[in-house]
Amino acid sequence: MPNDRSNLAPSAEFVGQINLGATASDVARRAGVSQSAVSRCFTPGASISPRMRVRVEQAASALGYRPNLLARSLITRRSGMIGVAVGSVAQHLYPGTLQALATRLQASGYRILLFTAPLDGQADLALEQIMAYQVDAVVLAAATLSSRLADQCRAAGVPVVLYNRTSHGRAASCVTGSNRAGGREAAALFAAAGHRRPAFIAGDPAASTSRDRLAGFREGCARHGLPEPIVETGSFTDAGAKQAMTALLRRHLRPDAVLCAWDQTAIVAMDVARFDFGLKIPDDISIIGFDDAPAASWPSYQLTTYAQAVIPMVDATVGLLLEQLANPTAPQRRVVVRGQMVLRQSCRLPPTLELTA
Amino acid sequence: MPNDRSNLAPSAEFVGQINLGATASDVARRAGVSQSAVSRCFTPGASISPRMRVRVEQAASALGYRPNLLARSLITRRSGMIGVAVGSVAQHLYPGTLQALATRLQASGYRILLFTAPLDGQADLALEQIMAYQVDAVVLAAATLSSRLADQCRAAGVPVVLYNRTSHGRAASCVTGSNRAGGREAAALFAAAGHRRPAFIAGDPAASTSRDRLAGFREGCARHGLPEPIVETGSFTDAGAKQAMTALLRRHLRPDAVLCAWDQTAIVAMDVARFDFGLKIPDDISIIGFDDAPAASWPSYQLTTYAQAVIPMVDATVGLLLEQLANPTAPQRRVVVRGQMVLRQSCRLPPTLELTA
DNA sequence: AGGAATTTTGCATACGCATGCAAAGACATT
DNA sequence: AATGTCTTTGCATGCGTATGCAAAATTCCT
Repeated sequence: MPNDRSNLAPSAEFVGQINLGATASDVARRAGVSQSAVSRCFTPGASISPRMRVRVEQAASALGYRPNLLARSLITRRSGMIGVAVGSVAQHLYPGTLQALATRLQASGYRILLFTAPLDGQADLALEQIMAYQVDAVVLAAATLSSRLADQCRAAGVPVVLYNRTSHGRAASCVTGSNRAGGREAAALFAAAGHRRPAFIAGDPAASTSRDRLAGFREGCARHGLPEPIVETGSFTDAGAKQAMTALLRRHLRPDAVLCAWDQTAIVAMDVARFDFGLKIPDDISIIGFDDAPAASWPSYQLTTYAQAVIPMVDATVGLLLEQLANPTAPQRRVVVRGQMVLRQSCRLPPTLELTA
Repeated sequence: MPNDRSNLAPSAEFVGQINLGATASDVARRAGVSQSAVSRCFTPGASISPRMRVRVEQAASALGYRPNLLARSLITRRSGMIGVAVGSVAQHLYPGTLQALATRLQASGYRILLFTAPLDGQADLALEQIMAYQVDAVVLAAATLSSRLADQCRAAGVPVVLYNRTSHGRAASCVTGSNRAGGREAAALFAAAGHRRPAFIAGDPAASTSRDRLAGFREGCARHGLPEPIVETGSFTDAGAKQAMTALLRRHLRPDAVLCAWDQTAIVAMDVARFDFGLKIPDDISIIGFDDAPAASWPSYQLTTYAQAVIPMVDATVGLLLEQLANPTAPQRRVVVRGQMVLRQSCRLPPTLELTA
């Protein structure tokens, strides 16, 4: 309801009370200079004499003036805002990712306009909003968002970087962890430790991250002489993970080595194995996770997991972003940030620690 | 470097490639109507005939037109953006809070402009940015941000709501959990279970949340005949929590009931007690946390904790926000959302379960 | 049908700022 | 002192939109 301004405008006492928004002209009038001078004073690199500068700055601070960045954007055609779309399942965005992203983008003079993909799948609506706000670029960090969105953005000339996911086929810059390699290394570790019956608990099958991890695991199993892994699909929820692990352990030929697509799933799996089935980890069964979530290192879990290098991933994302912002014709690139297996207690250790993925 | 536009403007092929931004005038020209008509077509409640509407909409969708919300904000004086400031320690913002906030604000037609308080304490810079972007309101969700910021915002006529924290003395709307009551209930539970030596592990002493919880705990201890609790200050970090718990357990007269200011601290405390000191929980020592973080319900912890009603808190925050946006003269209000003790296994249960806080 | 009441449309302007252009000033060089 | 070079300033305009006002078109009523 933008029309309610008509209620506000006539009431003079309002204008007094809400003294929000001294304009550049106000400052100019007070300093006895032109509005352009005020603008130049706040535009880095503009031509302005030191004397003029102090004069304007005095008037400005007296009035509490601050340039209206929205109006500035209209001219410069740069809003300084980066749209960041995250999925509705925020718990799978590693804690601190958003924080790190915000910190680095702020350091580069950008702000984050946050969008969450609605649960009803009407993610396109969110994108419309993104574009309407003239964001300078977009980070798609939602595993379940259709990659069609990325195409739309790029078609509109807005740089896009996919974070922790790939788009099938389409050329769009993306940053991922070494998911395939992680899957392979897990298989190698299982094989070296003498396990014979591998299993995998997937997340959302639509998430490229989960798919890639499984693909790598399959490759690794084949390469190291393990049978094809049994695959259960635990959804993103704890309940789904519990159900999947329970199903695995109820099998006639129970798996002895379970790779989970995410640490959260692995943690649920550990608890199911220990508390529901009375198994000893890693004596009776080995479990490996992905991501090195904070809880993975807690004494109660000591989860062996393939760590994502979150900070380097964020750095790479910001790097790609800045590159494309500086040069819109820069090529789309796919960056894979190498992760690393963190050996703890949830996976049996091989006699010799020579792992080759 | 806004001047690089000069490099772009002359190159015609660019304009073709980046066909970003069909304007209302473009649509108007194509549809053979005035720009005002296009505007009215996209302004809810504006006077426009059905025939004109379809005509404009056809041209608009053909051109991929979408109103420039920044330009609109210039006129309406409403940006539709809510500044949300979070602290540098994101892990203490309960997971999902930001998500819930974003979802609800989006549903009300608002977007979140995210600000993180820099670690160097230069939070004022962040606020400058907030204001410069003409946000319609601000949510301060950072425990460590000075409440002076809130005053500044309000002085500029921007509604502010403090989330999960209070400002000492100053009149600013805020939403908190029932921290004092939680502290009191924890004391009552400890007393009823027959504990005699209470202790408290605080977080940042500057955080009102931690202070209030301790105050309530002290009240409760006094009321139920317990001695003054021993207080250790674990910082926000796991290492600090570990150190604090270790110090407590090394005491000559070891406490038998520990209340932690946050679940994360409680979880560290549990692990220290179990793994470093070989104590049995709750036989040797009872531990209670605050917030009901996801990990509190994991089988490995089963942490008894005073749950924050996060969703109601977010709802209250959005409610206050919308109220103040609709009526800038609305009074500042302090909302306390009642929490609830969740009884699990980390605290000994009293013989009879009649708890009165 | 014709005039009044109502709705719809276009024109013009303003929101707050950045920037090209030309005028004015500062300064050095001959 | 006169000329040229460089810097600083003001003027005017435009970014893309919403909206008051008046003209035009439509509807309604008798």
